[in-house]
Amino acid sequence: MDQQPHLIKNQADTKSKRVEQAVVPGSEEEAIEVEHLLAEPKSDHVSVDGFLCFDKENSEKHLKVDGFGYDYGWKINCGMDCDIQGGADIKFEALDGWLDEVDEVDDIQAGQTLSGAYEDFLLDVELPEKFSELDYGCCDGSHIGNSSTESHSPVFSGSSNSTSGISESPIATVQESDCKNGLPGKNGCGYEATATNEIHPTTEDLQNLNESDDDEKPLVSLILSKKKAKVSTKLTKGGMLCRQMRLRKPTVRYIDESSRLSSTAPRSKRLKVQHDNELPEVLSESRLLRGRVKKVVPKSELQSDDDLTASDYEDDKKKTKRSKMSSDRRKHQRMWTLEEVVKLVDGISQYGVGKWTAIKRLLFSSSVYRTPIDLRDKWRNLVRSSCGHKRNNKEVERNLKHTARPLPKTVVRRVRELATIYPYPNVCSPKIEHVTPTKHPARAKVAQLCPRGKNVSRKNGT
DNA sequence: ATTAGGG
DNA sequence: CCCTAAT
Repeated sequence: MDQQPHLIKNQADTKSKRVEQAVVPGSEEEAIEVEHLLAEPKSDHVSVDGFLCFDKENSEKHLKVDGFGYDYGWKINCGMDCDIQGGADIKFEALDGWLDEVDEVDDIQAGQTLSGAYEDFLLDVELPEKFSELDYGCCDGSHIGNSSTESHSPVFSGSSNSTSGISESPIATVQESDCKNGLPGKNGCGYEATATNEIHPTTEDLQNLNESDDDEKPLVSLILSKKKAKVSTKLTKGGMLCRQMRLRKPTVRYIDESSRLSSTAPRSKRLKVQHDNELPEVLSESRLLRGRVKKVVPKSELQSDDDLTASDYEDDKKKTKRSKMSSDRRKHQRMWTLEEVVKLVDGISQYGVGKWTAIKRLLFSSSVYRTPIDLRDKWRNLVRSSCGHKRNNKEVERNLKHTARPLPKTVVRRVRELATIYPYPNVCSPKIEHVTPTKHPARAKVAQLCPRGKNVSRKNGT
């Protein structure tokens, strides 16, 4: 089989999928960034951004989808990054292609939406609170998706035909039969990959997929079809998952948002329409979704606040003190873990300062509450602190120590370096030793990744 | 929609 | 962390 990565792009004409980028066969982990699984306008697909990661070594598949926590059998990923728009069933045809080929197709579970489904089965997963950071290592930094476009599609106008409005069925059943039997993709689509092989569908493949699907969509193995979806629980080595179906029980954030939105005028294009039901609205931008509700938070809507909060805060856990968060500002103070910081620094070193969204999407897509601006803020603070005190202010350190992160020197060093390279305006630049304004080794490296650096020559007062 | 800047 | 202005 050929070993070339296939880049699948914008198969918009194909019905319902649009895969922006596929990545490298041959690497230990293959990851495929599925930029946009476009929703079929007529149908009930949802537009999703996410990553499909396939760890060949461990035969683990991760589907990291912003806004959803999907479990494809091996690990559950709660990349609740919230980019859901509209919502409904999920139909990962494109993904199926890949996933199917890899052994245990049978075990692949239908994913569940965090936001809850809509008409038929309202699948709602309450994420375990233990979701610290299930390692998305395979995704992180392994590859870079040029996700410059964000053409989220407004999905799901509720025109689905089979809308029975089974809004009460707690559990949906996945049509496993489909995945097994009706897998045309296996041969017909030319997928030849196995668990250990590279999987690189071509555009043609996708199209084939499409067409097959067009009629009877046999190859859609894990469609959260509105009809039935069986959801079984499968544990994986790495990820424990506890899935609990509930009837449409959005997380706090969701609730917040929905309530807010419901009460106030829809401020955006989303909120398409859900259905006659209440349909928890899902916002797309993390900012919004993060539930940074400006002012009013109708508490009345907050049902099981506890549960939701718990799951919502996922790895937050103890770090967040919600007791005091009733304060006007800073509703959620979320401590930055060292890992996060490292990741951030890493990302910055890769993409450069200012590419916050990129970094967020690529490295923090699983951290719900880290918005691009948060990253920026954090960076700013990092730079400040890094340049401010090096190691002299023991007092300060001590002070912070018992309550905060020590922040290893290595990290600080990196921060300083980066800060030198990318002087953050308005922040005291760390001792700029002899920084060569034009060419800098590290900078050059970044340059290719991040062609335009507006950050540096920003304040060019002539 | 993103980012910078300021609070 | 939040908000706003600028782009």
